[in-house]
Amino acid sequence: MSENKYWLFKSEPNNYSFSDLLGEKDQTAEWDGVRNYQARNLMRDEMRIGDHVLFYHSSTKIPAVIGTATIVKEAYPDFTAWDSSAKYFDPKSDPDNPTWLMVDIRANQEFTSQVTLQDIKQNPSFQHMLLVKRGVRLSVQPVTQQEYEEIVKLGMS
DNA sequence: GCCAACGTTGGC
DNA sequence: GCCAACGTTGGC
Repeated sequence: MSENKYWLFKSEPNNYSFSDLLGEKDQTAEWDGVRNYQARNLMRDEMRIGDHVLFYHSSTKIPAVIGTATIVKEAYPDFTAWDSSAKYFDPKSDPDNPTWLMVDIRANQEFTSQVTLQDIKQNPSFQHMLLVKRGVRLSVQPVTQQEYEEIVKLGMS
């Protein structure tokens, strides 16, 4: 039974890093702030408890996958959308019919060696990853089991 | 800081 | 429903 799916989550380490996740209680965090419909639909329709996540640092000197995490709570309303002081406040999200959702993730393992974007681009195994496709900016995106396992192998080598 | 690529908004 | 203008993403 390979029901679990595989994902890549992007985060800007200046904003939220894997270390921040490791520092959380239970090493668990709400993945709030997703304000893109395609990403939301993936969270709502596809992500399930136990799914595997590659944690990727974007918009940083060396963009790289730096660890793994697990989905521990399925999609539920992103209440930060209703907080006018929050960064991703969205006055159009109705509390009775929330526009935006989030999942919770828990840190799994921190890589002993980062798998950089450059590594990924240079490795033919990863040529089909959305991450290296031109113009794909999804902040949460699916990866295949093979891609996931290969990146973990590189990261823990 | 630049800019290509994309998503969203809003006038019509 | 079209599409120009604008904002955002994210690598470089």
